[in-house]
Amino acid sequence: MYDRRLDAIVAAAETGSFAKAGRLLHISTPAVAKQVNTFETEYGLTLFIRSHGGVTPTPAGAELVEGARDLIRRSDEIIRRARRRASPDTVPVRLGISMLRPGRRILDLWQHDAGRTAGIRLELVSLPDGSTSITDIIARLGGTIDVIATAFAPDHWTGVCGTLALSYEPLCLAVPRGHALARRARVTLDDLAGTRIRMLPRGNGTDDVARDLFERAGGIELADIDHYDLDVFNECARTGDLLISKPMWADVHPQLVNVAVDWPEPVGMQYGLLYPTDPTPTVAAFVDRIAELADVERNASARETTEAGDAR
Amino acid sequence: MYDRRLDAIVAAAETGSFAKAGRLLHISTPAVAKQVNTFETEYGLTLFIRSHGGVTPTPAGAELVEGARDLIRRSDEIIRRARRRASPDTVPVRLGISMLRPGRRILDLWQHDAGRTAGIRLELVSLPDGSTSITDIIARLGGTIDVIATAFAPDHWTGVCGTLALSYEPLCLAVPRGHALARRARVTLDDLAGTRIRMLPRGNGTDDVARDLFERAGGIELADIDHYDLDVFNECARTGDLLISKPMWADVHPQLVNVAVDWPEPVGMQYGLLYPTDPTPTVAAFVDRIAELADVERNASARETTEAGDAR
DNA sequence: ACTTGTTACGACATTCGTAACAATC
DNA sequence: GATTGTTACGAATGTCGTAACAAGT
Repeated sequence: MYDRRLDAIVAAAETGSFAKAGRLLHISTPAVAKQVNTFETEYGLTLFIRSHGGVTPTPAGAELVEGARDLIRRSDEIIRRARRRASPDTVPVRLGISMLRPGRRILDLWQHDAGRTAGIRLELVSLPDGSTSITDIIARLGGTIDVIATAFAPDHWTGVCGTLALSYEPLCLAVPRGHALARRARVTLDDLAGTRIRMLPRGNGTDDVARDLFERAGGIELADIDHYDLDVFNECARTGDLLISKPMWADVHPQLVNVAVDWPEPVGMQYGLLYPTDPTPTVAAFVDRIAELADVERNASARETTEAGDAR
Repeated sequence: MYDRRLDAIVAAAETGSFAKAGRLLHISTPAVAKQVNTFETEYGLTLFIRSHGGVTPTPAGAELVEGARDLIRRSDEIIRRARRRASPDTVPVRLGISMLRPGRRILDLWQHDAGRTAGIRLELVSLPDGSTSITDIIARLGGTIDVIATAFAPDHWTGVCGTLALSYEPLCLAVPRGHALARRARVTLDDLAGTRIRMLPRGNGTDDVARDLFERAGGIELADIDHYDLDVFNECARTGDLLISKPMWADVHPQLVNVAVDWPEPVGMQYGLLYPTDPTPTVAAFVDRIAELADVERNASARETTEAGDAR
């Protein structure tokens, strides 16, 4: 709905640097500079004062950034309103998925429904991996993407977006096949002495608990990663480092095998859906239906186990 | 500042047809359809119901068009505000010119000033010929273009934008060189019997007076053109038709020569500047300076004629 | 030494227009 | 028959990323 260059301009103003803005938007520095330059010449404005230490907005730039923020908010709001008015059976629910945010579990549930939930059409939208942008995507939920299939820390998104937990994902370790621990079914914290483990820095959810336990255990070298990414998996396969992982990432990289960890206390995340706080009726219906289907499946498997117990 | 496709969407909603919208925006029909289609799939919306008789907005489409109009207004406003805040010597005044809206007169004046008006930098922006879009451009004056050099009917723009008249342009006729009247210095209405004259339909300014006189004279065939355009000049050169013209268009087409008309009453337009009703200080200063320079020149030429009279 | 902004250049994607087609008024 | 929307395809345009550079912190 709005000029894409505004994203670059706002990011540059917020970070005070074209390079940092580029990293934020996952584009190169020259791309950011070009976008700002073309915008400036097109409207005859000078938005930033450049120096080799970074960029600072001019008065005009600051004014425009303020307006741009408002414009971006309004753009998303307009789409949401239009979407809400559309007849429900013509509007698809767009589920954002990626290698690291797989929708398989949800798609399985939905397929079991076999179209019994009439009038909801599901569309898959590919999501960029690299968690720096996930916050942006969630902030604009309802624009290009309606719901996201992902693992999440339950309390991390309260107030930001709605969450629907479908299954529990205990944290485990992705171990390169060559590693000694790769053949183990499960490991204790003591087994990990002398290894190098890559994980997110503090403040990104439930990984902090794991970090505490690692640090207390001693003998473990921790290496920060700024976000989960396929490159992180590649790096671990190359260097032999271990990586904090989840069961749903078991088949992401053929060179890495998941090994369970005997945590002294439960350490894990939820897998499920993230959806807007004010969802479209259609989206709300979809989320509700998924919740129902998950319940049905849970009950079925529970009944199965009790029946098995009776038979024994 | 906003997604260009919104122009196509709004135009389609207003005209009820992709084809008409294309003509309005001076792009082809498939281009309009593509823009709307990509927008629809990108946001998962159906904005228009297509039929071979035209297109009608869906409820969602109507809602979005309403929001889009607001967004477009705001975009222009944001640019204007940012421009106003910029330090005056960094912001150029962008003068819109084209073959049919030449800036020569203004540029001459400005050059005579020889940079004595400090801190105003003049930039030339090419303007599309074809007057259907001129209204849009004027509506967005202050966005990409600050001032326009053009001929205009004085009362036609009151309330829409500011006007500065620099010279009077009596209407004349552009006659193909092969035509019998081409060798005449001036013609009367009676001379025009049997000719075909192209002109704008009613409601486009002072041409209506000329039309009245032609119709009253009789024996003159009138052919409507929907806007002035280089193609119109080419057409007249090809078909031998006459064309209502102005002295400033004398050299537009080598095949057409301007011949003055003995109008029973004055028929003409003003040449000068169109500028926003709420101009930037820089733009206001520019317009004022141009007015001053024109006055100086007028006085100089007046003094010259009186001196010549004294000498006699 | 590291980071920043700029330029040049090649690869890629997008967008446009023309033409030909099908369906409707 | 005139107008409308759609599709296909070639061309022009725009955008991005890599690399190499220059300059400041």
